[in-house]
Amino acid sequence: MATIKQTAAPLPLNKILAGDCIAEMNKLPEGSVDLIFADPPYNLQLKGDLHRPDNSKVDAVDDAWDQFSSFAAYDRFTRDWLKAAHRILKPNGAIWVIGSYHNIFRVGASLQDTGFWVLNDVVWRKSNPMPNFRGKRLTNAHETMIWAAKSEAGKYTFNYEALKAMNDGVQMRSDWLLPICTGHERLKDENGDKAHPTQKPESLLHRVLVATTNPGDVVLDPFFGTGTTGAVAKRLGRDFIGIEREEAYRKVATKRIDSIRRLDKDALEVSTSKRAEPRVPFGTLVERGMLNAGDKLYSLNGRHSAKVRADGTLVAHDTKGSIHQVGAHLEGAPSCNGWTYWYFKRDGKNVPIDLLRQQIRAEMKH
Amino acid sequence: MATIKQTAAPLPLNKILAGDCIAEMNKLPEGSVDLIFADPPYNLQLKGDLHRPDNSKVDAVDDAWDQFSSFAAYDRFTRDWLKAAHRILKPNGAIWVIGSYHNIFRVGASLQDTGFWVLNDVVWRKSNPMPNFRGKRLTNAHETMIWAAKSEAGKYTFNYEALKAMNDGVQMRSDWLLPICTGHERLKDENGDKAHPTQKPESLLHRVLVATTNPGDVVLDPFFGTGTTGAVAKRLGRDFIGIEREEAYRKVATKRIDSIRRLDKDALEVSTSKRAEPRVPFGTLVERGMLNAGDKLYSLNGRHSAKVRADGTLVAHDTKGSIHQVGAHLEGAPSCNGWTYWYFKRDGKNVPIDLLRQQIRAEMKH
DNA sequence: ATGGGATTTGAATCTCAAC
DNA sequence: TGTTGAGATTCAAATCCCA
Repeated sequence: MATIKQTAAPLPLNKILAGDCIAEMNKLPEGSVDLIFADPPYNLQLKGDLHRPDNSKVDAVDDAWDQFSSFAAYDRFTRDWLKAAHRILKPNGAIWVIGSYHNIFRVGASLQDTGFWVLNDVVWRKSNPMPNFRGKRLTNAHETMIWAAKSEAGKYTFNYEALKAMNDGVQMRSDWLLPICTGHERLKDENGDKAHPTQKPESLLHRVLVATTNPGDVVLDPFFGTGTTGAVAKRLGRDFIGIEREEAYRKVATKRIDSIRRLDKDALEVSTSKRAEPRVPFGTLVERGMLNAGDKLYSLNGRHSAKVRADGTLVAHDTKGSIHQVGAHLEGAPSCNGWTYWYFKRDGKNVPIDLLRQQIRAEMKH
Repeated sequence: MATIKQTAAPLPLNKILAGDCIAEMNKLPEGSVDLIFADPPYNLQLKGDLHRPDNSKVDAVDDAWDQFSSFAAYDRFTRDWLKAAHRILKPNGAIWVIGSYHNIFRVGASLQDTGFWVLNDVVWRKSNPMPNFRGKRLTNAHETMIWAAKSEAGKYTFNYEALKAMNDGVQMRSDWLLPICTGHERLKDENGDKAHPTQKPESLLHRVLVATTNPGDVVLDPFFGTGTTGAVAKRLGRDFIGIEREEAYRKVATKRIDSIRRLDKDALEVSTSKRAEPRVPFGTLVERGMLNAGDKLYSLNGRHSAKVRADGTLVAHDTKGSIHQVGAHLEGAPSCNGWTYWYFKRDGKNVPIDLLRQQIRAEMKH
């Protein structure tokens, strides 16, 4: 076991450390980091080339850093970096690790063996995954993230209300639907090729950091790559520490993060407070007479209708409750944003009830 | 290691075996089962329902300080039953295991260590999960299933077209949205309480069995519970073997399965891929005079043409060979499906040569 | 500028029977 | 056991191209 150097130096905040993540983490003081986000190598075991049905070749992940000789070798690597990560976390700190079926079971078991306490596994559902071209398996349409506290006793950070607000007022679930990283967000090298084979979308890190850190927290990423964690941390007013072995990735990440603007304090408060916009109860519309008890509302798809009641709830033929609850029930869906689901008739036309909410919000700004 | 009894007795099909799953699996002949579906216990507190293969009881460990040895005991249990499961699977057999973040990482790692080859991890997204009442974590809205072949070389069953058909014509993804088991489907005991704490919905097993078995296959469930696997297997014309220790569960399952009706043969037929269709050599079309030597074929994109030769090969201006080879050469592609690439003229219109193959296949069915 | 159609691309353990 | 060759196989989104 390597000796761990303890330094009295201040944390290297908002810097990218060059080197092996285990060695670099071991240089940092014990209990100094609030959150770790880690996107370790997945240990893919690809055999030959893969072509699409149109005969184009898939640009596979064939980088040396993703190669391990065996599961045992991968497990050793995993346990070593997790142990180093565990040491530098504050007692109330937490970790996120992302992976696929190739590695996530080994990572999860090692996490538990290292003493981490799993809080949730979160499924990143890709809205636009790569299909299965040969029709031999299911489309690999998700990746798994594990969220774990440093220990069972850790009082981890969880901004429940912020996430609920981000989710139209209902509890955030463990499955998150987000697109993969493409377009302008996807960093390119000087040849116009992708700068990194597995760049994660900023939206994913945004949700992770809003959920489990506060402004001013220190977020460390031991597999920094092109710096998505650093970019989002900076924008959200968190401090970051990146560790990356490859100079090419460090270079791209540095340039990327330099161009990010830190959100000002107001914006940060808004993004983490209950709602970006002031909450308007549906009942307010009834109180104000914009809608009246007994009025009929119609669903977006025209298949359902409901009647407004005096207390701001709805009643349909076999159910009653909030605009969201009734919509969800009628659609057989887990949740429903009633504001965009329900319409009322005005001059024979369908008008979304959200229009009335917008009128109220506009008034509130005066 | 316990000695494995080999019996010449026929498989105990469509029966529920009473006893420990490891002991019972060890009584079955090697390589005799097509699919295993397993919903193992995951109470890491080991409150008395974990047993070693020799039926000795694993010491209950619930002290927080001994959490690691508890994981170790669970790993032993997992490896033992997975090893027994591996032995009884046919070479082309496969396994499904379902779990949550409490146990699925350990199960997944043990699967890989046992020699199983992971094909997909599948997320069961619950449309109606239990909310997180205390607002301290994300709503635990999914469970994870791992689908794995007996070995990397195994030619596992996957009814790609059937699943695609079930999914409105686009290939099935790795995230499945299904409601939890409630209502009439949820079995009750004589007191009206739920008969089993974790009864799985039949819809989940339906999709699993349609996807990865064929009618007549043998499906084994080592943690049978109230027999969802058996009920769906029977309805879908598969044979099942259940193993269950608890008499109360066996009783409920027996009654349940007795009341299930097997679907008739027509209802069991699913869409199949072209791969399953009989092979028709291109030369057959020439032999039969559907095309003649000297006829001209035109490419899909209209850029190329070739002449049919008497032996069922094609010749273009600088190449000759099979319909596939010539197509690939002309397109500069690594491969080409000649059946969909080449067209011939009939009454001035372009007709794909695949139409002729379909005629021959239709005749072959008579 | 705008819109419609063609092209490109993404963490992938991606064929199989016959010889 | 390995090699050969027939032939089966893709979805959502961003971008590019051209009218």
